[in-house]
Amino acid sequence: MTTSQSSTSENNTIESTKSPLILVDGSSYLFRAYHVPYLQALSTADGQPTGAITGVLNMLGSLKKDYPNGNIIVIFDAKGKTFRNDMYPEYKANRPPMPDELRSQIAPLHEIITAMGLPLLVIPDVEADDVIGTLAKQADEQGMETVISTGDKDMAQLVTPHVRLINTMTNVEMDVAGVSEKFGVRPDQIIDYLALMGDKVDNIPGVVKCGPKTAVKWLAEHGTLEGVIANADKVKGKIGENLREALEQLPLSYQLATIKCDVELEQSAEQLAASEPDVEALTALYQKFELKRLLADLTKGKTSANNTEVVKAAAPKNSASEVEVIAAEVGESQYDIILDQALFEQWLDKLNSSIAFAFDTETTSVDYMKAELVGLSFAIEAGKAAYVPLMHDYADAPEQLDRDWVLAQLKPLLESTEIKKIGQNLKYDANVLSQYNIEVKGIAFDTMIESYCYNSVATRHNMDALALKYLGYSTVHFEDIAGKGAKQLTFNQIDIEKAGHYAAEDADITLRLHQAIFPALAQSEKPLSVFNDIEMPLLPVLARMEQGGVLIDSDVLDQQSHSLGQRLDELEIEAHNLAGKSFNLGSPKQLQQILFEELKIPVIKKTPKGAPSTAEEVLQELALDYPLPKVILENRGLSKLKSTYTDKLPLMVSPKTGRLHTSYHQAVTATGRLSSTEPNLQNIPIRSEQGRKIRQAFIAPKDHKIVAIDYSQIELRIMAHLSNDKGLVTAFSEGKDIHKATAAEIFAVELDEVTTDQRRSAKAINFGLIYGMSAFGLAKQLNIGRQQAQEYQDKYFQRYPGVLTYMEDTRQQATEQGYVETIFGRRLYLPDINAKNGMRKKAAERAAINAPMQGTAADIIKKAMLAVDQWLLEQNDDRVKMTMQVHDELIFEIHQDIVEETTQKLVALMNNAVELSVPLIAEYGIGDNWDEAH
DNA sequence: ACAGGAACTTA
DNA sequence: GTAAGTTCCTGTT
Repeated sequence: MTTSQSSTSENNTIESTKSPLILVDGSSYLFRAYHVPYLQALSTADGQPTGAITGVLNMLGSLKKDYPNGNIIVIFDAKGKTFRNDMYPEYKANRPPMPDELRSQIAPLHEIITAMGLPLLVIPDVEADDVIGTLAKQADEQGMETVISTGDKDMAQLVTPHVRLINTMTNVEMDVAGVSEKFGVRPDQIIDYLALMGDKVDNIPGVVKCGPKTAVKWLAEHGTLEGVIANADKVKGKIGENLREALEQLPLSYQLATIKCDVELEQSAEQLAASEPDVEALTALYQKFELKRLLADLTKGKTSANNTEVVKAAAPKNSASEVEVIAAEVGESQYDIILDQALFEQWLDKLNSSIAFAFDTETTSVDYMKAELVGLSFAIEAGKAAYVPLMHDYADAPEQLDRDWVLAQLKPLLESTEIKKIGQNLKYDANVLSQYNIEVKGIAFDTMIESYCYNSVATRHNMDALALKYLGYSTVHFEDIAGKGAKQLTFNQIDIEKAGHYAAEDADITLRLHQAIFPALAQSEKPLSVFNDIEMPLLPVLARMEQGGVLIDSDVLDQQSHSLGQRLDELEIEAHNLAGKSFNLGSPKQLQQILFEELKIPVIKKTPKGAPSTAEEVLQELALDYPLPKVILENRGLSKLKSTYTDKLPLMVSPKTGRLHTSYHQAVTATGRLSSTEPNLQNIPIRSEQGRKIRQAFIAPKDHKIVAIDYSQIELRIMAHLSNDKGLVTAFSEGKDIHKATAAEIFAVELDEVTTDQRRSAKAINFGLIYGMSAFGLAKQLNIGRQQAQEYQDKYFQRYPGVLTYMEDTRQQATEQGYVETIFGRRLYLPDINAKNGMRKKAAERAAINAPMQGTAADIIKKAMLAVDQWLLEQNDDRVKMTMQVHDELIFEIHQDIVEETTQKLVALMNNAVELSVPLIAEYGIGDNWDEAH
């Protein structure tokens, strides 16, 4: 995407006095523009995609604006093979074919560029890089200033004192010093650097395991590739072997990475001057491709495609033309730091008369229970934001507005349901403000969740990552202003000027992200409804659960820690005796040494890195024949319990509330599940006897009970619904024990003749099904032969043919459209589904099978939580509280006086959360603690 | 002080 | 065979 100069970016001097030669890497532009998410949806009424065209023209427009006197030449790759393929047939062999949506935009783009009067070069048998290199070299020899606009790092080899690169995305120029800074090598070493590393994408071989760090190190030592090759025998270790193995093909890699600078061109750079645009042809083309804004610019007499319109703060509408506007760049910005009442009131008026605004809180801690408010920032339109510092208290900090007065002024605004709030991870801000007695309402757009619903796996969803991906903008990082490590400052200690810029930028960028992501999300009906109807409404529900916390009995845990400690001491002594020496039981490395080298126990399995594994399953097997593994196993299990749970949980109780407050993360998992951290309440032990005891410390308050309600077999029920397999649907409809029913089918026995062992096998098969099983995996799980496992699997599909069809359909859908979806339309993209690497492809296929089930289950319990929360709000009875969610289970605290009827009501709400073609069954338990309730 | 791997916990 | 998070150790900053 184009970016005009941001007031925040540094050393970005643009030469406008001379007439530099501007070489545009059209193919790199095209590729980038095609992958900009919010451009992908653009098309004409009859379905011709135009997003890449729009993107490239925007970038060109921006370039023209930045270099008004520049002599622009646009270069594209020609179709077909190049001389590099002759040199090396596998060159770029891994590239997937160009998608039709992209291919169909090339010819129109060429036409438009030509009509604009820009020289366009498409030279067969070489790549655009080579043409650019040739022109740049010619210009350089004549001392002409040249700027190459590209996103391709390989071009760094072309940089000289007269030739600079400009990054298509960030608009940052890179000169000789810039290359050295960015890559750690000089421009004349770039080819050596690239050859050593190789290039996965282009299929250029390099030295195995040699990445940027190693390449830079070697080149710093030996100067050139030749130098490195000459000294290859001196390099030690595995990487030295890798280097020596690569010696023969390194010259080829070098050749492939070298941009050819002597392509025969018919015209020189000077001869390729721009001509006047052919307005008539341009008008026709813009009309044909429905490029409305460009058309409007044309009639207004503008010739460029500059995109400097200010985007309104209102929720963007869902239309193609609006989306085009949303492709706005991060441009000029103006940030206010509010220290006086008059300016504050001015902003307050504007906020009060807005229909939506972005805001962000700055605090002393990422832990919402400990955080103290330090300031607030706001943005109503892109580029204009304000920071209200409240509690900066470093020496000679300026006087700030009174916190309580400011919050009193803001309270009605923040609690208004009419004025919509935009934010990044608003649950955090809501939790913090709730400590100041402000209950934020009108929470409509959380950019983190927008990005997550749009594509859960394309990026992480923190603001820095989103700004980079969706705005091509690199934000000020917290560490840049606060430092890191032990010396990190808290926000109140940071200089107000610096803090103000950072904070205001946060609000500004959040607003711009919303303007970029939401329209893209709104292009697809179902993901939008997941956002609007599930995720955003859930946000305040989770906030309430987090703030409510859960009660634990620290004394019980302390006692358990003590007895676990004693047992661990015994085990340690026993282990040392068995080993004949003292060692650290927690160190897999020391354990390997003792087990496999000193005691000469046979190696069963290796870790991915090649070391002999001491994993649980291995020790389990060894424990049959040797005493030490058994001791280690018990030690490991118990020390995990002690360090993670019984020692740690009491320390995490909030002094303010006396309860444990987790964080639920709404934008982490690929499939739509929640995750929980600090502490993770979703992996509290249950399977082992010892582990269960930890649940006894999760207690109800006085006169209350713990009620746990969980969905029974929810994923298999979803499978029944999705596949509509007759046998599976019938089994559930008749309320059968599903594992038993499966066993009866597979082993061809009557239902009441199924043995425990058969049921166990059937259960493993059912689980395998949910996980996209292979016969191999099943064999391992059941400890049977592969053949046998394959027979079970065949039998299963024979008995439940609908399931087989469903799985085949899902794989196909994933392959064709690149994503799978839940019943409610939550999408999971599978970038590896067409991977060349068979392992990755297979893994993606399993994920594709599993995601609709796991994801639908997540959707269902989220809907149940919404229904429960709404009912709780209606009851307005503080004797009932929803405290935890563990994927298919909700946990409540309920006063003993109303526990029975309330539980029945909650079970009903969960059962009726959604309508499936099989019954949805929630089962409950009631007790004084979580163990009893489960 | 931090990053990565191995191991262990859950649904 | 799916999806997560935490702790400890180890080797590198």
